[in-house]
Amino acid sequence: MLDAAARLFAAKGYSATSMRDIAEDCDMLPGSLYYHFAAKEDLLVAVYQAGVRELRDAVRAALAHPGEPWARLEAACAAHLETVLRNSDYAQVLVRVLPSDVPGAATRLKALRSDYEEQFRELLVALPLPADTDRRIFRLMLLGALNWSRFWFSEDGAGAPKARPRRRETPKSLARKFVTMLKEAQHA
Amino acid sequence: MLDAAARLFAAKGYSATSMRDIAEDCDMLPGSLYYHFAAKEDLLVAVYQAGVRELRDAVRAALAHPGEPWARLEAACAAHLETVLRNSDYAQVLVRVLPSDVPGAATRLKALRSDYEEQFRELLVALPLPADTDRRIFRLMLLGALNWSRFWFSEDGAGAPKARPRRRETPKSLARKFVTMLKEAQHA
DNA sequence: CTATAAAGCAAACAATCATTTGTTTTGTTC
DNA sequence: GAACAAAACAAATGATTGTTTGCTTTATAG
Repeated sequence: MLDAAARLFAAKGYSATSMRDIAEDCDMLPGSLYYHFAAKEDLLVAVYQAGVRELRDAVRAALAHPGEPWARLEAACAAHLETVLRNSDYAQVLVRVLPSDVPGAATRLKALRSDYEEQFRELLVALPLPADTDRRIFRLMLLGALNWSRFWFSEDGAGAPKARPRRRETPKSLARKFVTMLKEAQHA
Repeated sequence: MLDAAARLFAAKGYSATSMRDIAEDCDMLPGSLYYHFAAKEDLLVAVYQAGVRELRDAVRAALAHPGEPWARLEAACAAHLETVLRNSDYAQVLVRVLPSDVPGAATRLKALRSDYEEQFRELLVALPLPADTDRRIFRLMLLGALNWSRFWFSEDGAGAPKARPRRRETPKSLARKFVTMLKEAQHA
């Protein structure tokens, strides 16, 4: 049931997804959902929570082994992308529906979000950046690039059939490119 | 009337904005809107079109004077951010509502979008990047960071009152930081 | 003043929305 | 197998959705 909600929220967004859609997707009647959740908003919060957990766990696992700061950052990005782009409808909801989409739950959603991003904040203080680098902007830039990738990334090259075949991009290769582009700034 | 639609689409998203909301915002009745637009989707397309035009013109103006490639890129980013973050509800719609939100108009919206991004594509070929740099990913990363900034950027520091006062960020200063973080990669 | 078209009003349409209520089924425990 | 709670059904609630229709106002020309 949470699975269905996550799938639909991720695919169509919050307000475009009706309780009927969700109910149909898990072979239930609309009213039955209200036994488990008091309101549509609460359903979303539950999905959000699961998404944060999946994302946090994935990144945490990627950071289990110590290593050079830049390599750790790249591993974290790879885990983030892997989860958002391939594995989890829940994580996609985090990217697709914004706190401001659901005024009634905005506060709760924002808290969950920033809870996750804390992990990146810690990752960045360990990074040997030039003294005048604004780490906050650095983080927001990277997370923006990561999150926005959801809107153009497509696993298989199943686009226009005539398009020149492009090197198949994976979450991992993408993370490497992203981090590389930012990394060498410190060698200047 | 387009103004009202743009404002509401930008603030609440596509499906959360009703034709009644728009009508009320411009002191008209819901039905009256249909004299000008056959459907809600067409209204959105019109707003999208205006958004692309504003954004394209702003960037084009910023690129009027020749200059060093990196400086030009920064100027383009500054113009983009200035438009999205400060000036235009229309441009905000481009960031806020995605083609996939409106299946019936997705194709048209995508075309408009990629029309705009063409400008950045040209800007990037002029950039003296290392030979092995993937310019497409570079572009997508930068645009992702730019677009996502809409979700955390706030002009005035009107957030939590107790928060440590942060240096007031402007679209221009933000563009400089973004580009700087990417620029020095080539000096490695 | 009159013809003509553009623009907006007034009122409804069926469909769909989130949600509520009372009842029935299902599964568990004694 | 009786008692009991969890879970789902069946059916309806009033509100809101995008859209249509016919009529009236407003502005533009001749």
